[in-house]
Amino acid sequence: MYANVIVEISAKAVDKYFVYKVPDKFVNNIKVGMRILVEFNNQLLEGFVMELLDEYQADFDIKEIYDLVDLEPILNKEMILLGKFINKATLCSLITAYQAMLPKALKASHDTNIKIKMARFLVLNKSVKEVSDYIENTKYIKQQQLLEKIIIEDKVKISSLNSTINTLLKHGLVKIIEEEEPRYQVDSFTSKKEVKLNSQQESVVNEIVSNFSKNITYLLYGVTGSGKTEVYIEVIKQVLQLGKTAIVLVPEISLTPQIVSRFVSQFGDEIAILHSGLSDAERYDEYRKIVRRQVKIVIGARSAVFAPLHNLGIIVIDEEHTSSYKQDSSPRYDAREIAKKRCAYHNCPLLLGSATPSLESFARAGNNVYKLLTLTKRAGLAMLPKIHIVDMKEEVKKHNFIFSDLLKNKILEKLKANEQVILLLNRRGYSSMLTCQACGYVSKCPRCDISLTYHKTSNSLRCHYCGYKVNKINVCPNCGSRDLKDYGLGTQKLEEELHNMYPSYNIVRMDTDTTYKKGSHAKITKDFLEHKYDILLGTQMIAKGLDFPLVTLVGVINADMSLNIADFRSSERTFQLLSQVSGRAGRAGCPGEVIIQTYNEDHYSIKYASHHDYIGFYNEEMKIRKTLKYPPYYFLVLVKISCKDYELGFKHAYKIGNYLRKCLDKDTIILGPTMANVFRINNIYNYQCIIKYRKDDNLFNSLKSIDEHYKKESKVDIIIDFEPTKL
DNA sequence: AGCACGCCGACT
DNA sequence: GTCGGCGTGCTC
Repeated sequence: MYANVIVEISAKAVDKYFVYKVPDKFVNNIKVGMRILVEFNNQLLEGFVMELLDEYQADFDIKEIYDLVDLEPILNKEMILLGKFINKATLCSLITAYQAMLPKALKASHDTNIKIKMARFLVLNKSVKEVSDYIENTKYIKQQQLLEKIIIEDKVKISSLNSTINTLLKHGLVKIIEEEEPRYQVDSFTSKKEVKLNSQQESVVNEIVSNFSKNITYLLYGVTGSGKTEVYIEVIKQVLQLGKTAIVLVPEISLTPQIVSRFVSQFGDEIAILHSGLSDAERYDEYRKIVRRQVKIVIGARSAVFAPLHNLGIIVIDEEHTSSYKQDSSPRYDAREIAKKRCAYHNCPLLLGSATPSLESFARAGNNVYKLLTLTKRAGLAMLPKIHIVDMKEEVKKHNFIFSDLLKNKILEKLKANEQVILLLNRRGYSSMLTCQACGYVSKCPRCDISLTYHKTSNSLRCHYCGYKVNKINVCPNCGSRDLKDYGLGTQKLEEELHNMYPSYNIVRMDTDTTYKKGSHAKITKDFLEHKYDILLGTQMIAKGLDFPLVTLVGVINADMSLNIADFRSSERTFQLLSQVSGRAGRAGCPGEVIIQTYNEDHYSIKYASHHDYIGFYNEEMKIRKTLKYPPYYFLVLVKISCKDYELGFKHAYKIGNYLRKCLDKDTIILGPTMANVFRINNIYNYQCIIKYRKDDNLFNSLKSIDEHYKKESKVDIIIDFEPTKL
């Protein structure tokens, strides 16, 4: 018997099957999807068994499989198929596809060793009657207590032996068993509350439930606060009643205890949770709950879409428009597309939900590719917040650079009323660089074409692309001036400013600097919820999925930052962000207010966001996308060419551009090659071609042959990204 | 990826 | 003379 094997190395050159002989001792146990250990080019490596063959003729020496790593396959049939699909659809190597589907502990990798945590438990070794008799007759209280505890709880965890336990063991009354113990416990601090659905929610639920055995993709468009989560919960309840299982995807950032606990309080320990805050070992434990079929629901970020649940009944993707559902490193898959594939496999519905659907999805709903479901009523008595737009051009004339008069006054008003305030600093595409006031010198990364970012906490200048770091300079290397300023507005600076303005109030900051430690995001959220702070100040991460009942004012300091990025999605992102923060104000009875400070008060994405008008925004943005030939009217492919050598990269970029022009249809648009946005990163030069197409039968094969060709070309690297999130 | 093989510089 | 630098090629 022989086996086709892929090895753990994710290099283009070894992205193929290698044949190994299966020694007789393994013939009965080896299965497709198992990890095995093989000798490969003088190394011991792990790999996956992809196929088993009875015979194989070779003109080279075939080595034997060294050992089996697993007792059971860790890739099931569906996963094997899914991996092949990802490999084909994203042009990644097969091994990369499979590794992406597994937790670290189960990836084929010879140097990870994450063990299952075992704990020892005492259980009864004799009948309850016999043990009860013993309890009656013994005079030792400790023994009585322990035995009673075991009778009630079935098993009692022990850490070490003591005389009490030893005596009971000697009498044969109890025995020790070893059992797997999960390392991660979700605290379900909220109690299960019965949700009463309004008529809209009910009809949405009914629509989905009556089509449980059809592979339909739904788009649930529901304004903020209209109760999408209740719909998810109700639908999943019904899925479980049919004996089926469910996956819920949420953006990583909103995987906070608040959201999770809503599900936990409803479904208890039938849930596994997969988020980035877990250690590899904890994640492995959660994963094993799924494999052992101990849980029926999986909640997690992007990669949870691969959770190997059996008999899947639905996949829910919350905040469907979130760009992080697309992975921006290999394999460049989109969780929404994977979900579609899995739902088709299981013949079940896919439910996409958002208050601000991506244009792609809403357009598909308009073409009846997706089925549109709508929620228009805000649940409870919550009112839509009143939105003020402040023209900062006018404020600057009054020397208000950060806070407008209106914002200052409103903050004070709310603080005095003992209410809470959220301030959002829109930092997308923003960097605070060090600039010389005398000569205009800007500190640049020596390895990349980008300016260095000033980090106050470490008093250093850092490059976000290659990681280069130097201590802050105090003298301009160009002209010797000491007048260096860090331009722009950082959250730290804003925090200082706020402390000066409102010294008697508590202010907390939430950004990547204050939340890099595990659990700190959750802690800040919790503290703010408990009103330990009056003002929460932060970046986009505060905008998602949090309910703070006491917040009555949301201020957006610089709404236009994200408009200034050269990306065709920047208007869409700005609209989504503003809509989302607006939803944070005034949810539970108290009417909220939102102040948006901007230099582009006439911009349509700000205008429509302030009127809570998604449809208006959608129609306007669609017109632009149509004229400029962008999605959803056209599909996109980004081909990146990178090379250490400037000239060689240039040559190959042109070669690729010409090849594409030669192979692709007349109607397909090929832009470039051009220099990438950041041309030089870590001393590597980056070129790119952008392909826009509607339908092109030659596209896929042409890209595939480019990919194949450059597997052999070691000096030039190419990346092919279908539907890139940023250009 | 990472190991072997190979071909050139500066050292006990 | 040889130790070691890293460029190239191959891996069942």
